Amino acid sequence: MELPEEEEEEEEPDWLCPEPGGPWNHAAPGRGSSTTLGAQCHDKTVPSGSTAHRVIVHTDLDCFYAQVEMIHNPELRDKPLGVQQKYLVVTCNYEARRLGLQKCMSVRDAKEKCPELVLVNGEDLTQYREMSYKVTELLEEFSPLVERLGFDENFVDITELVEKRLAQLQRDGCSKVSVSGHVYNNQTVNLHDVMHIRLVIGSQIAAEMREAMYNRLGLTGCAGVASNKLLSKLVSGTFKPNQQTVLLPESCQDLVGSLDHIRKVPGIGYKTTKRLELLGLSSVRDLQTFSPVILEKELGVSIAQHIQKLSYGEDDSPVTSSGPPQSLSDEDSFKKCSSEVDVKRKIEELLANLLDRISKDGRKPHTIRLTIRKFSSTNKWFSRESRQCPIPSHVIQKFGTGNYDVVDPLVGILMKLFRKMIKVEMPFHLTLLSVCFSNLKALPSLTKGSIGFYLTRLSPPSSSGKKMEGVPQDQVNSCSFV
DNA sequence: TGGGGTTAT
DNA sequence: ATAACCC
Repeated sequence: MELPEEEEEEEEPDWLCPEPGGPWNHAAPGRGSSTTLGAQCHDKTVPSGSTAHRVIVHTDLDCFYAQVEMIHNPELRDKPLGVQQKYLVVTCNYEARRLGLQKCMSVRDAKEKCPELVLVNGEDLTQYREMSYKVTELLEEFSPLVERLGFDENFVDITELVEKRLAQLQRDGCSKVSVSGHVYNNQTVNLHDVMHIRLVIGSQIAAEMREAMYNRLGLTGCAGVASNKLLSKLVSGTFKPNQQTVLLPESCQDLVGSLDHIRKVPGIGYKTTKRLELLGLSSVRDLQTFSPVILEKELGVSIAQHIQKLSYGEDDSPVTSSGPPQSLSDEDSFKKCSSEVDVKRKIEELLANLLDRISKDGRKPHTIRLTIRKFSSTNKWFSRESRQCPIPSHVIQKFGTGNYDVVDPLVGILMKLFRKMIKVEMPFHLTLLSVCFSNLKALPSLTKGSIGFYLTRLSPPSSSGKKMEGVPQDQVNSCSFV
């Protein structure tokens, strides 16, 4: 395996702060830094904590599922490894990529390209999910503002941490500051530019994050540092396995211009790409220079303005802490499911897994949803239908307690939801079932304003192993200190 | 094209 | 409830 350290140590030796007292005081007079198109950081006095001059890190683990599998079974490390879900290889390690494999190849194509490919089944996401949350918890030690994107990516707003270190550097009378990792476009750092200095400090923090991820979790990955989420995400991919890159504002246009198609802009998905192509737009420049008025008429004001800003690299969306998940779901796809008993069996399986997860989560779901996918050869590509309903309160209360009071009523509810979508007396053919718990609420005792909330934070319920038999855990929590 | 997630309408 | 987006 590769070294934990960066493979490249190409920092230039000479970032010395010129003046003691620092050139980067807020009072710094008009620095002649060139204004770049679409720059976020205009030179106005800006209330602190506002959207201007933020420093954002985007982290992106290398082939995450494959890494987790290799940690659990080190024998796999030096072999080409793919993670399989149904007949798809959803990700693979770099050994396998060297032999030509890509993400989301069919098992057939993958085996053809690479007969020695070792495949592990990755349909059960449990270990990936657990490792994923360890990563975001680690990042939360740097700043509480961590936003998850899928299982393997995170945004971290480190603006305040950077400001602290900046202040410390100034107190220290200005030692040297050098960039960690790559600078996009090989752009030269301007020590008289405050934003440059902030981003350089951001690059050091990003390096510390990656170090911590490797030392404590054994995971390698990329990071990108920039002044907003869009840019940090785009720049993190510029040097691919296990490296990091910082974007300085002057190279922003080069970055978005380097995308070969509007589809590559995060936030412009399949559907809007198709609509934009009908307007004759395909490059990022096309979108930048297109008439805003016509675009608004075509896509609606909100989407039009949003994606046109994206095309300039502008993104004022905040990093919002993800916290615990908003929903828990479990799904399974298959070739065919066409009888009601079959549906019931699948639903029971999905539900059992979900109940296991929700009891570990500790919160209680107030809404349940069933989703299906019907087979159809002339499919409008991936259409799903769903029905949801509130969970009756007498069922909700039985949740933390040994699960099986709850499964029968829930299966009943789910089958009713199923019959709302499928006329069971007619033939049907499903290719997917999914059960989702949402509207998750904390235990009554831990809800803000309740007595247990305050008692609990004085002294959290010691989960020291033994549980009180027959006593619902939420009651244990609310009663144990009274 | 898996097995998840989120937000906006 | 669906439709869009993300991985």
